[in-house]
Amino acid sequence: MEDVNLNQQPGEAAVPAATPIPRATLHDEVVGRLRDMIVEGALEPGIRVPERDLCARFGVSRTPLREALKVLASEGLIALLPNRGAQVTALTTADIDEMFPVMGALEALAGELTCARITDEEIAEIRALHYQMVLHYTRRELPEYFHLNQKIHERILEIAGNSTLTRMYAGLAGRVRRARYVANMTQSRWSQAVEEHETILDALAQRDGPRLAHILKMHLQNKCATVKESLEAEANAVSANSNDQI
Amino acid sequence: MEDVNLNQQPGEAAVPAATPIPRATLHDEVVGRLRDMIVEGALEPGIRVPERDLCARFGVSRTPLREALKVLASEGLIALLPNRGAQVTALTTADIDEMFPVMGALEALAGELTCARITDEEIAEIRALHYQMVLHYTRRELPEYFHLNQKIHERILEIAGNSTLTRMYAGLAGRVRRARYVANMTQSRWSQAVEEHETILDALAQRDGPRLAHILKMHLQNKCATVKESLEAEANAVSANSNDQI
DNA sequence: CATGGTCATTTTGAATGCAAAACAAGTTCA
DNA sequence: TGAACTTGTTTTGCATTCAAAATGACCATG
Repeated sequence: MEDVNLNQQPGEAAVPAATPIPRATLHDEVVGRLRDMIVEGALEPGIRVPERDLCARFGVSRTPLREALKVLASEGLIALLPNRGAQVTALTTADIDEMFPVMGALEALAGELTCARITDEEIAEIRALHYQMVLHYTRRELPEYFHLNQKIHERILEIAGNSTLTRMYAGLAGRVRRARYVANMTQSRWSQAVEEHETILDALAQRDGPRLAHILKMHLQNKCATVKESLEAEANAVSANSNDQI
Repeated sequence: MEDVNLNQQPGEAAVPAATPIPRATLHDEVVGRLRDMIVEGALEPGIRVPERDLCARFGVSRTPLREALKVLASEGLIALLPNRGAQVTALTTADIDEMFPVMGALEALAGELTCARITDEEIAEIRALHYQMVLHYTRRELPEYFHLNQKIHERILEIAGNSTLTRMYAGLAGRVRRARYVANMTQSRWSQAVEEHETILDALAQRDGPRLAHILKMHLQNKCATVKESLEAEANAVSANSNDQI
């Protein structure tokens, strides 16, 4: 595991503008990096990771690291067992069953708000994203498809213009992304998803808020089923001792 | 301001079971107490409160206090300005306009879920709470009314049986509570709220999920309007320099 | 009188140090 | 053999310490 010294300032100008600007404080930076590591699965759920190890990895002392752990715990990404350190929370199918309906309700609201505010230009923009996504679908390029898919949902949230809504949704989506990272879709699920996206675009273009809300809610329900199927398939394939967790 | 030493353990058994069990760790305890202080308005929004002061108040060192600040910041209750300390976030009418629709969407979902699961006994329980609340309404006992009102909403969330949903709702409700604390209702708003609660109870008893969802969404919209009215009235009454904040 | 600048003080951000709790390995005893 | 106890080590929770940034007072300059 490569060491990454956060308070590096040797090159200074050598840092390309592309790298996400190191946040003002160390603990903020650590929160971001740890969150990424967790989402990307670099840290196994349920396994104890001593603070010292993480400190060494990030090149910071325990103080900012511990602050970061507290924040991530309040977000639900990790669990803090008193006197026993932190561990990444395992995402069970029960958790998925809880989270997707909430995301569905949030996206439904976003759909309604967005229909009331969206401009013609924004509709055109989403249409472009949509057909780009469809292209990736016809080419069976799953990662690219996922990326565009996510971008469309993000854009709808964004246009809704409710930052509280966006923040809450992002919190859930971040946790779920870990599951969706490993998820594989069946062909029928995939084509179903694309069909639903057609109707999403249509409802958006017609600015039919209630219809879009309903479609999104259903769409999230289907996503939930897809993720769970894939999760269970994986669990069965891997072994019997794996306990529906990722 | 009275000092409250958190790591007290002189009496041990002397602590009555009524006091909320001191949490395992100091920082957890501090998070809880600070949150309460903020919600109850003991800390003015926008005013800088040095860490040392808070430490002295709680009788802890800066380490657990700072950890608590980070957590509350991630919840949105306070803002952390780098190198400039923390301050309670002011709740603007714009924030209220953002939060209530989200709470509405969450409660609507809770309503649907609850209708699908609620037992006869639980309906009876909520009915009891409801009529107790109505009693306080007829007696014009606002604080007691508020308490029962809140309890009914909490109970619906709880029966929905989705802990993620409950947690997200609680996060928003906590922030809004600060506003509702100071909010006064007009008579017409109050009677409207009670009427709406009648329909809530009715939809629950009939287990009509979609109807309950719709009612709750509307109910929250009206609550939003009520809070804003009261907030604006207050702002006008107090002075012109107050900037829609509490 | 206002504006800008220097320096002491305060306050924050992060590192280090210390005590208590958990852990692990060996040891005793049934 | 195996369960319970002991002891040394590790790890966590918190306090303290140190350095950098911000604040504020004072002074100089236009």
